[in-house]
Amino acid sequence: MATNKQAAGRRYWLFKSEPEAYRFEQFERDGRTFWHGVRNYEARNLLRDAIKVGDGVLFYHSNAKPMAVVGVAKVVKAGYPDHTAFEPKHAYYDADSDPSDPTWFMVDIACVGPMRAPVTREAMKQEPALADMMLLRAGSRLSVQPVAAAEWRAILALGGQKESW
DNA sequence: GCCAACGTTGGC
DNA sequence: GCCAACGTTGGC
Repeated sequence: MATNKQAAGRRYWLFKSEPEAYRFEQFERDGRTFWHGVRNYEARNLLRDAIKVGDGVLFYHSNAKPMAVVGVAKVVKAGYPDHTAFEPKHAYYDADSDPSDPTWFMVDIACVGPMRAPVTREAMKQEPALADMMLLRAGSRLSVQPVAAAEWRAILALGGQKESW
């Protein structure tokens, strides 16, 4: 059904960040960032293969008080090698990642804006439309994960945001 | 601070 | 290639 005026194929994602490592307020000041340091193969595959320019990103604070989706971003550069893996002094250095055949990838995202009200994990657990959301499943640790279109809409609604930007 | 889930490592 | 040990994530 082509009733949605949004570009076909646009997808949605959720990126986790611990506020102590990189919080949304800093991202707002930066305006744009490269989402580096992901060292998990499943997440890597998404960054390298699936996440495209124009996709929507929910910015989630994990290990935080409160845990919440705090803002929205959009993808402005699709997957390319994570150069921090090549820098020996970098915390995310990986000696096994060969620059001619990189192991790790990243994307660039630009800040769209904060949620009018953060959408807390508690609130998400109360929302029937999010009952199957990956984030809320026990043991779910993936730091870059897909979000269904209906989940995206539900979360933006909870956050007092319009669907478009 | 605890600990379940789960990914990774390394001995065999 | 199996799998036990280990380390990390991240909610509680």
